[in-house]
Amino acid sequence: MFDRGFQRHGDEAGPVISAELLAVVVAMVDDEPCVLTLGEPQPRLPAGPLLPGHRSLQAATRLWVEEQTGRRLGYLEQLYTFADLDRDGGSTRTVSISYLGLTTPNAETGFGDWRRWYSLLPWEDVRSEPTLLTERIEPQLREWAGSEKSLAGERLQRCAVTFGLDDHPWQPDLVLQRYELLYESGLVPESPPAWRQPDADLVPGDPMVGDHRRALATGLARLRAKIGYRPVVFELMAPEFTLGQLQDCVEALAGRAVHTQNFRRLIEQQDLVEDTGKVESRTGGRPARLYRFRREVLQERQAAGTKLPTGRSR
Amino acid sequence: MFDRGFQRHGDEAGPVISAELLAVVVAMVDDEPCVLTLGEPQPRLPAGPLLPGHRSLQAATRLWVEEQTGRRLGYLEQLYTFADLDRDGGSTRTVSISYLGLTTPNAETGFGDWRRWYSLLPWEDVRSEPTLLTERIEPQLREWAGSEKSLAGERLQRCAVTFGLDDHPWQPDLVLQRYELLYESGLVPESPPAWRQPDADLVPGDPMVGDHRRALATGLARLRAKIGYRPVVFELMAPEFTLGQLQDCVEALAGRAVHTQNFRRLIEQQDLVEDTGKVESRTGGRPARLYRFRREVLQERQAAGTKLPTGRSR
DNA sequence: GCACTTATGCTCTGAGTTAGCATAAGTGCA
DNA sequence: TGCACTTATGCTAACTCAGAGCATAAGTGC
Repeated sequence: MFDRGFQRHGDEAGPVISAELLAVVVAMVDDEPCVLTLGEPQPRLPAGPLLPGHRSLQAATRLWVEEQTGRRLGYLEQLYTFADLDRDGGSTRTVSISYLGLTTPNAETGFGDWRRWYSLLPWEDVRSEPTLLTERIEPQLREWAGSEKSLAGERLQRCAVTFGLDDHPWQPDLVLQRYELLYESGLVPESPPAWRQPDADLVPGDPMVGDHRRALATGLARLRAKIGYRPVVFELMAPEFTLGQLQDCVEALAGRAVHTQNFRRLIEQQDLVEDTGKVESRTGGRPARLYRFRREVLQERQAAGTKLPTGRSR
Repeated sequence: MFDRGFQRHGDEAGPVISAELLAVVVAMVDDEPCVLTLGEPQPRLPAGPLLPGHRSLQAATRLWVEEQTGRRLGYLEQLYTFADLDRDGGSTRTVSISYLGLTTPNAETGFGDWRRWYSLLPWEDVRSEPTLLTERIEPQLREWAGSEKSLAGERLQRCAVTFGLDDHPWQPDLVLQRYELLYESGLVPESPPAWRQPDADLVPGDPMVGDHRRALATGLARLRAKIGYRPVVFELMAPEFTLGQLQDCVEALAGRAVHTQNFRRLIEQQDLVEDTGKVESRTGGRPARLYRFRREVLQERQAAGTKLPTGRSR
């Protein structure tokens, strides 16, 4: 046991620590979910230290994102707070407080790059045949699981549950668990070299600075879970949209297809949207009605928001 | 706008800040949900600064709770991170990272007080007729809402949604929103004096140090939400229990009654528990079977855990 | 005019919930 | 001993909702 110093509550002035705000900012660009990143070749998330003048953690996050990318955020929610020991060897320690922000990309003024989620976490996209999963990841996970006899059963079950192997269903919101499993099994570049399998064929997907890809996974997980019970998708949509566009957005976020007719029914019966009377005819087929999000629902119900179907066929 | 100093990511050594861990530790004592508190007369939650030697935020929280209360925690999950400007006027700033812990109170060795949730947040208990709500809180909220003509509609709707007035349903997990509404309307002792209504009759419930009651509300909200989709109730139960005890626990947590037969069916059909073969006959009625939580389910399914009924009649 | 695409309406079916009815098996007391 | 009362447990009718499929509408491109 290390020395805890036997400090008690009261002497709140602890040792020197710095707090960093980290933003996972999401928008749909060309019908693909993207994250706002900075830097080449290793992308990183917008981030900055908490300064004495900042009014609140949330305000600080907004300011840093604005300063670094020129974009003003709308929706913003706290994700998670990390404090990794390994980050800096020195005596100061960094606590990272991560946030999830949702916007529309239309502001042409900003800088920073919109990177596609699925170029960063490719295995999360199962809208088409997930050959990446079945052909490259699954065999390697099984090998990793079996490589340690005493843990094999446990590991195998964990892989099966998180990646939907064998008879387990694919669960879209286990994004973080999947990333961590890949990390632990040495299949991503961020994994500690010691954990790497001897003949490992690293899983594709661009790594990010530090543990930013983990923060991204946390954000994606939260977003996928949340679209199921709160009307947050609309934060990513233009003011007016067709139900087809909305469905495309949900499918892109969830990384999975949904049954069109059921999707429409669910959206309509919940009074989440209202008809604008206009139609959009550039659809390539029958023109679609244009709808608008009924912002009032945010006040009307604190919960029981957007229920979204989980089925898979179109 | 204040001076942001135009620091960019990279110079991570921000200004002096201290990080504090705050623990909301819950256990069932005499069939009532309780929180572990310290100090008299104003109770506070166990807390302590993050020190350089701490391995992780979670480990630090465990250590502080152990040191201050002599109790070892089992289940522990992060709740939320706050940074209130008003806390200390000086140049250092405190970031509070709160955790929710679940235990059983059996260890007689510890110190600290188990305080009943509902002595701290009495309006949250609607198992019996909620006269506190209907007779004292509701009228005052309506008055507050009406006191500002231009905001009356909005405020009234907010009150109705969060407290289940008019035709809105009571939503057990809006604990935090209810506390914040009471805070903003000047009905709790913690409210800024300026917000207090001229003839306010403060709502009963023991206040705590600083914003600890807010952290408690956050914990209760999380717990209420989580028992609905993850098997966390069992962390609060003795190793063996009857379904009646389990139901009592759930009802006490949710602050609301559930339909007994449906509850039993739900628990059983999900394979969450296994029969021990023993019976408990001190029930005052027909003896009940003793069950044990099947810990394996924690591995078997990452989600789709304990579904609990939401109905209200017994 | 025809093939193709997307939009939209409607229905069948099965699963899961809510709410009761009914019975079992103890305890406490007249 | 028997009755009132309590808690435990089994079972089912009514209802709600999600999943899946059938069918039609109304555009575009050739």
